[in-house]
Amino acid sequence: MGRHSCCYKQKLRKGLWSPEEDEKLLRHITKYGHGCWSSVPKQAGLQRCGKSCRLRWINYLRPDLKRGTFSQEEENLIIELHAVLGNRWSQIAAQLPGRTDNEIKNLWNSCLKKKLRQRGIDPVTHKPLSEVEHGEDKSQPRTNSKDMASSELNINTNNPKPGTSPVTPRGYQLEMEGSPTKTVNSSDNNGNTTTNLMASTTTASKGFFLDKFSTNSQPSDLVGHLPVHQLNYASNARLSSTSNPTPWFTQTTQAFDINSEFSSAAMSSFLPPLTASFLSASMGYKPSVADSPSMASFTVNGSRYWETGASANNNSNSSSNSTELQSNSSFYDNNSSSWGLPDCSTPEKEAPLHLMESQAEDIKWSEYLNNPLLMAAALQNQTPQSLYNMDIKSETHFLTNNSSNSMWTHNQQQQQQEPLQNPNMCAAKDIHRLTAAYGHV
DNA sequence: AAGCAATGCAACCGCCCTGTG
DNA sequence: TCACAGGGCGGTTGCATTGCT
Repeated sequence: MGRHSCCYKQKLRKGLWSPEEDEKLLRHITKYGHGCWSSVPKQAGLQRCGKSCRLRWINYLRPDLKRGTFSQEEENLIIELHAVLGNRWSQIAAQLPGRTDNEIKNLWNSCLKKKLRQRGIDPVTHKPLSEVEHGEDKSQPRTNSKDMASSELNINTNNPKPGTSPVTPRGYQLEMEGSPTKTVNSSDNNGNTTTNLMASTTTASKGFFLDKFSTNSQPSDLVGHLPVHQLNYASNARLSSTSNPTPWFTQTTQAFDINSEFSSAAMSSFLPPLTASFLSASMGYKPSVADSPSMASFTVNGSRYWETGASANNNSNSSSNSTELQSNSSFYDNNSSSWGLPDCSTPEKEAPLHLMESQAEDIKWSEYLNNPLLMAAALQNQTPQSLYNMDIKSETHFLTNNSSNSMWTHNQQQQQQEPLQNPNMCAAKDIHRLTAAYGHV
């Protein structure tokens, strides 16, 4: 346990990646996929450990990354998800397509925590600071990430009776197979009523909840209050790779460019149900009158949150369909699971051509400047100016203008079988699915 | 302009989980 | 069943940049 064997090897480079290294890694993964990461450095000619390559790919080189600052909607979503999930950054990142857990983690630590404190909200408990300062929350130090996550999940700390389960997030009522449950309503100091899950054992319910919240459970697992599937419409790679292995290029869903399709416009079109209003409806948030008439607010355990814009009420596409919900879930699970080969022994397998095409768009513009090879590749498709624009303009651009280059198709065969539809339509379709799914709540 | 502090972010570290032999 | 290796995650670190004095 602990450090990987590769990390003990000497002569491995550490620190910042050079453009040359980036290019090597990019070329290799584009051509062969990553396969097993430990073999990537060797095959790619890099003096790095596999973990370092993986990290570099996931956090920087991966083509479906969204660049730029976080939108207000994204920030709100992160705050809301953090209230539910705690520091489980990967799961939070799964709800923000194109964003990495590292990015979100950094944003949280550097920015969002301060913002919450400025609003008088404790970023750890998401309760009012005054309540936390005078309350008992300080007596529960967080020891590690697991405990942290679980303590975060224990949203309503006013009822932490020994032997009872952690409170379900936002008072969800869960039903556990083989573990009788009942719900207990309780009120916090602000009169907000939450529904607590009473389970036979603490550990069982905790584990149960964590599992339910992080895996692809069937709709019937939940008694209609916790839209796990919806929260997990993007994948948790770890879970996907284990509980639902995703073969390389075997996804059956349509191509979907996260970077472009989950643009700010797209986000605003389908995320609202997941933000305050969505959570309010499905997760027990209690809307309250905002101090500012231009802002919608919601209350979590007495903490008031604000969201900007009028995005909260646009959930008109509520043609519910539970089967759509399932397919939707698997769609996202599959979609972002892996860009590599499952088997590192077959590096000869060629990656789809459009991987090469699209990769150029997602590389930082500065890298083009620094890298003649990338520049040359990019120029085959786009002018530098257009590339630059794509990087800095509102990503809504992709929704309307980009029909080929931004596609990162996982399933080439699928494309051939299902000819492609306009990828924008694919995105619209899936966004519609999501909207419908949320509307179902 | 120089020095310092604050901030942001990329990368590393250490641990846990899972699959495999 | 156990040990091991690899993948993944969250926490932390360190460097580069930015802002202020």
